[in-house]
Amino acid sequence: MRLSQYILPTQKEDPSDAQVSSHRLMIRAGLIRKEAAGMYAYLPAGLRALRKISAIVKDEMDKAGAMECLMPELTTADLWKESGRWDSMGPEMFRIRDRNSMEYALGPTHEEAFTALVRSVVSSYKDLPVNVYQINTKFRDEIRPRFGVIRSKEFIMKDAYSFDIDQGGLDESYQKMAAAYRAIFDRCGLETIPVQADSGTMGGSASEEFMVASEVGEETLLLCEKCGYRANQEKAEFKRSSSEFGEKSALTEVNTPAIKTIDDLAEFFSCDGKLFLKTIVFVADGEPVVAVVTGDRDINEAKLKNYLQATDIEQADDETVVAVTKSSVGFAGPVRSEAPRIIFDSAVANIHGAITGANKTDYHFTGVEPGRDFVIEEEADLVEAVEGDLCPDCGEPMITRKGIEVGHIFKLGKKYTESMKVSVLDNNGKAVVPLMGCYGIGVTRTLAAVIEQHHDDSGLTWPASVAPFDVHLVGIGKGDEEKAAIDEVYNSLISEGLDVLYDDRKLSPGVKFADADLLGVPVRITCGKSYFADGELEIKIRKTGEQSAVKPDNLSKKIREILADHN
RNA sequence: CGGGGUGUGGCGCAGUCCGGUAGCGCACCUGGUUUGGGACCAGGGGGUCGAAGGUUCGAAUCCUUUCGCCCCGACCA
Repeated sequence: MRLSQYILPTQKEDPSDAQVSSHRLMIRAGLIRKEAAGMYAYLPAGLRALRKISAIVKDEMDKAGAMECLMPELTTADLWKESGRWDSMGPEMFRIRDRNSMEYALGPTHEEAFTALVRSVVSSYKDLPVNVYQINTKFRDEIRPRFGVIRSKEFIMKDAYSFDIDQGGLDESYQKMAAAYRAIFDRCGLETIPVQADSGTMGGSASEEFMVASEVGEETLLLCEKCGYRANQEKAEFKRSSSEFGEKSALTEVNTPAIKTIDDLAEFFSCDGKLFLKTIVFVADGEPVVAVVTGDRDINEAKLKNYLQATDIEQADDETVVAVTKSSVGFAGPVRSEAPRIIFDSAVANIHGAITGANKTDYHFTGVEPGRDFVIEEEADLVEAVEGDLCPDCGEPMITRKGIEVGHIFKLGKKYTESMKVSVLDNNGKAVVPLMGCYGIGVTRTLAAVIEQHHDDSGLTWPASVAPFDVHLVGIGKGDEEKAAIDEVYNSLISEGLDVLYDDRKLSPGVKFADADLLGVPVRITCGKSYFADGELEIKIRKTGEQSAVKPDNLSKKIREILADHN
């Protein structure tokens, strides 16, 4: 491509509304433009990089035996009603009506659509296993789109769905995808950390997330450097201490006017937050539930939700809190509680002389004793693991990292095949419900993640595998003759089958170099005075800054070597 | 949705408190001189200040309403 005829609107200054580096650089390098919050247009260079990623994804999926399809973006309400998700998906799903008032959703994910497709084409165990996928746009009415293309209302996802006759088959399909994902991210030049994850609203059993370590990651990961345990904070378990703490004493009611938060209470009683019993009211599937944890910990709602096997959980509003605790917000506690159901974190049983709300406005109890002052009927792991907590496998202290989730694989089991009545005949002629797995990669997000991992102060430093071009040819020539000579170099590179971006603009060299650095194509060839004097081209590796002189004869060979090295 | 911030040529910003009819840098156009790390000179085009309403002789500036966008929290690839 000749840059003089290409749309590559580079910007010298950072856009004011972009915070994270990938977003800033994608705008500055002219890869994307923002249309509205969470909606981006891909310009030619950005689309090239995106297509490179899609091609890698497709290649590895195909190699793993998956079959590419293309599903409609518009999905009928009936489809979602079959699985029950028309109601459970909530406002995240974009819903629209046609002129006849028929209801549709813009596909936020395609379990239902693919399940229905497979249902219509398989009838025997001989037809299984199948793994079908697409690379297509997803629509999600995100609560808060942010970080550019990392979290947007519309994004491109590769979603695959496997169907197997039995658990062994599902395990195999799942392992194939796990291996394919490792290969995909590796080829994209991404270092990912696979972690155990909560399976969330997708349902199902095993689940693994592929995270890209990044400061701007929205996920917190707990990692054990000793044994390799890795989990998303939502899922992360940790070795609970069985040692008891605090000192037994008599139950006493203390006036604590308007002192509600753990911090304020710790100051008021001048003691450790750990000695408090934090009591929070939730509403799970419409029913109020009270959770009690020690004051030094945060409740992990995902764990609570899983324990309750609830489909929806949220903190109760003030009215509900008042109704449940018979006091104003901030004075809830397990002692003499009238709450219908109380779940205790497993650390609560070890506490002595705890302090907790008295279910009476402006009063707390001290000297609270589990067993004596309240009964623990339901106990579970309810709290969030934090840095320094002990690894559940080996007991070493764990560390935390921030990560961007680029891929997620699940074993769904029969969740959809059962609700949508898929059945095939097994080798005994008996109808069985196939087991399903689902496997997603955020393609546009992967692009942003690649940039998060590959940039420096001057701009992008693409891995060759996803770079929009192989070579950035900077021409610095004066008269027509020199320009014609540079054109020749350009043509010869193209004839070698290389993707070349040729900067033929009438601009000063500094501008061209700065743009080349910003766009970050792996190899830069400068054709200027040394070429006209000695017939030598300058070749520079963007990532390392390494520079050398080459004769035109060896040029394409040299370029291919560099590209192979910088994947 | 709650909290915080912001909206002025394509981009980045000043002006707003103390109303007087819009400015700077970059980009763009023309001519000329330049050409290996964001050149220089001269000339030039482009905005009614997010939107609506109000106060006033007069509003980017004051008041009211409203919308967009960004950041922090609950959702997710």
